[in-house]
Amino acid sequence: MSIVDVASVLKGKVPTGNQVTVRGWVRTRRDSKAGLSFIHVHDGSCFDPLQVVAPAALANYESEVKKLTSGCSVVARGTLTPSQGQGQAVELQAERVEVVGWVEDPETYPIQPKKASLEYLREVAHLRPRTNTLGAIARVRHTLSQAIHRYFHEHGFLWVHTPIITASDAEGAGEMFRVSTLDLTNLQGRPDFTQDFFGREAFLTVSGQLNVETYACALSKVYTFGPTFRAENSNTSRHLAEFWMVEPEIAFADLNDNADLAESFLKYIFTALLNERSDDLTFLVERVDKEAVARLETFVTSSFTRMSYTDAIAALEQSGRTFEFPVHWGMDLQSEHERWLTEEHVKGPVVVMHYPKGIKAFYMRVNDDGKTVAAMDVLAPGIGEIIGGSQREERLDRLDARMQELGLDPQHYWWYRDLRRYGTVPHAGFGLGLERTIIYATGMANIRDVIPFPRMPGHAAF
RNA sequence: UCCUCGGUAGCUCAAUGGCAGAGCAUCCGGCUGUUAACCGGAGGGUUGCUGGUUCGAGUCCAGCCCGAGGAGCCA
Repeated sequence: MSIVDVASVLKGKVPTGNQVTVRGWVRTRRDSKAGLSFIHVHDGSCFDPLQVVAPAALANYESEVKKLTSGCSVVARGTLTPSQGQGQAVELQAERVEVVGWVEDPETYPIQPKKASLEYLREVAHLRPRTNTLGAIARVRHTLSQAIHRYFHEHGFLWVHTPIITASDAEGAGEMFRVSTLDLTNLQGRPDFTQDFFGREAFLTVSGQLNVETYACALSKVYTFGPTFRAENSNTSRHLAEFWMVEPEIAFADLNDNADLAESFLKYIFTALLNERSDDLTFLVERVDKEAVARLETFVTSSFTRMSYTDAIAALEQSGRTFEFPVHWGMDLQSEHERWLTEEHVKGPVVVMHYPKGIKAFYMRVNDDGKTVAAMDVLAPGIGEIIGGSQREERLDRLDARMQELGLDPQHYWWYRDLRRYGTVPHAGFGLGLERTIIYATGMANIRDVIPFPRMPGHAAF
């Protein structure tokens, strides 16, 4: 009597005729007066549930089986047989159905087998993974995460665990959450951070990049993949205060190598998703976004469009469009501009490269023209920036000049500067937002529905 | 943070300033190797909160709370 998961059964890995036990949660129950009930049992191992056929002869049929409602947990034991009905190849002819946990008030059970809004489901985030949509998203998220690690591992990258807590006080990537053990409820005057846990101000990381550069400048090909925190007061369908970011960093590489890596990497993880999660993608195409699979298939078979920022500005100027924010060289691209580029001009993802240095971070390598830096953004239709990256400034004099221009204190970056003093090397990298990648792959509209427990301004319940 | 829209049964949604409703869910009954089954019946409401206008407010007004879309910031 082996315990099996639903995925193994439905994939045909378990021969019919076998005695098996499945464990999971009831989706629906339908009774037949012929003397049996059909119970759809779901265990999360795949999209589809397994149909358990419970005959009236079961000892607890009247007392328990006929009282099962959506959400009850059960252990069903029986014989796997070819299905006598339409709609599924195999089913479990139950010889025993044990109710492990009842739903205490079926009428108010928050997850009912019917259409519920995603907004409502956010209010019951502890139960929403039991739904088709959030279950599918969880499996997609897992598959993409595994593919990310697999890609890097297969390509000789080392996974570096950069710190979550950082004392770098001006990484320039956004507002930071403070980490402190000072007694905030009894503060007298200004806090004395020399008395704080780390003896100085400390924060949650907004990027592992600066740290991971140190390992790239020793181990050549590295990446980080972990949680990232931004205390921005941004309230949109594309922003979270806590999200997961992938940041590869490669030595002896320039911006083109970086863009090549981004393209190869994204194609790999999307191919893996298409190959490994077709059940969930089929559902998402039916219920969330008709274009999701076609978009992924196009993505993995076509080349990225690459254009310089200067050419992008020229295209926008010649578009004949009137934008709310007028287009001129030197400006940062606004959402409306990114939308036009990706959704109308290119009709797909586009890599915009070599931005004006005035709108980019201090560590990006200054180009020979003195006006632009070797930065790149991968823009995707409907989402905007999915990847932001650059070739790093490896020349100490240029780096110092940039920090001075931006009013940064080089002493705060002494270890970052050391990389340029000792065996400096051209290197590059980028950051990919995991949740934005999931949005692109699935067509989900709101980033809060592709992470289990979203954190955003005013919201950290669960 | 700014702009716009919204909040009615467990869920999804109706209701010209005039008796607060439907579908699904739940419970009861019927029917069927059923497929988010189907048919009949029943229960289920502080219309987000507070105040105001009115003979009368789910509906109009003000403030607040919550949600969504867009913008900014970014991944």
